Amino acid sequence: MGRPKCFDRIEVLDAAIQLFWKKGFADTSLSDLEKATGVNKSGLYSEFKDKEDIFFESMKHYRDKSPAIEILNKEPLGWANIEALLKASSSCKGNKGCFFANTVREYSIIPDNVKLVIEQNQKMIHENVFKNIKATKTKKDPEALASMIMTFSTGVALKLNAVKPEHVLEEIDSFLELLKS
Amino acid sequence: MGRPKCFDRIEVLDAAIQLFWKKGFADTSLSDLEKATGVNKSGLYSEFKDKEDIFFESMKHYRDKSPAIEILNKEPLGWANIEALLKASSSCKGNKGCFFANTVREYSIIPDNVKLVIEQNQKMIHENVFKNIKATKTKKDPEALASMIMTFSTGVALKLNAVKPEHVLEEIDSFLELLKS
DNA sequence: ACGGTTATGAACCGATTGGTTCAAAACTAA
DNA sequence: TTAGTTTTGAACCAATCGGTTCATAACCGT
Repeated sequence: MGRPKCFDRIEVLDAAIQLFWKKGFADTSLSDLEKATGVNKSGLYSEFKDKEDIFFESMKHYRDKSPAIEILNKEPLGWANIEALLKASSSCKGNKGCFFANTVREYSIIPDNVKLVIEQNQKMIHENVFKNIKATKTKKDPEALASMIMTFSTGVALKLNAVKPEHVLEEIDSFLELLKS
Repeated sequence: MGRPKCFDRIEVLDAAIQLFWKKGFADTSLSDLEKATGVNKSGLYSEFKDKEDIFFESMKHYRDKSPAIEILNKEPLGWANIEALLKASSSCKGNKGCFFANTVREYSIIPDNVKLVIEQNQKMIHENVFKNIKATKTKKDPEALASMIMTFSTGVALKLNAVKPEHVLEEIDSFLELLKS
């Protein structure tokens, strides 16, 4: 069966996510990837087609292990889930903001299949947010609220690149209060 | 007095802004800059120190010609100005979102002086938003509202990278309605 | 028209980019 | 032990990166 490979695909993707998250697609080099994953170029290129493919697979892996959908499906549906969602992104390991949100900045240079992953994920989260809002039986328009929450969440994610998480938490509270009022 | 230069600094900065805006700092090359500005490398390097300096000067120029402060100081102060601010960014020439907001994504790789320009500008806009909110005599906490508006505005700016402006306008209206209620 | 001055374009630089090649190493099944 | 298979690391590739050098072109005041 030949020589067994000495790296784990998932571990490589986890390391790649950290890098792309911090530096973006354009500023992450193959050499960076080698250092961060501990896998040589020939190893990476045996597992992935090219740099874009590593990026693409990283996005999918990030999406698959994202807790967002899980958070939003916790019973009972309602404001508590929305709050959990908004606060989850502001305390995500050592990372700043949200990988997807950060990547939107690079929309003009990232490959189409990556855009698709982001859009589909965004849409799915939106629908689940919507579900939770409807469950609150608020008098306001649930669709409008859901869109607003998505936009605010993006803003929070981006803000986290520059600002300490503590300050953002208060802001989330004020926002939720406004939504519920 | 020697040979006069055949390019205009301001025009060069305007062209550079477009480029950096669309592609970011890392993915904009000197060769891109040459093509977009029509100025040779030796011309660019006689006017600016290096690539970072071109980026830095572009940010300052963008800040100086931004209509945000003007919009927020129009009498009478109030919601109308906030609305104008939020809607201004979603109809900005051919560009997507806001140059500053997009650049925050690259926070981990951009030079410190550029970060400073962004932070100071953000702070200044925040203060002016605050002023306008206080003028509305709303019962809610003006400071909290101002922060929320800044975050929402960032979210809108980022969303514009991926989404058509029309859809965003409705969202701004819903958000303002919520703020005023 | 001329001498001094400045900007220009093109050639050039070493370093790094994403990507390939390939002989040798490391394993498995027989 | 050996034949066959697969991974590995290092050398290598052309292209591009940000940046420099410099002879020449283009202009000015006189």
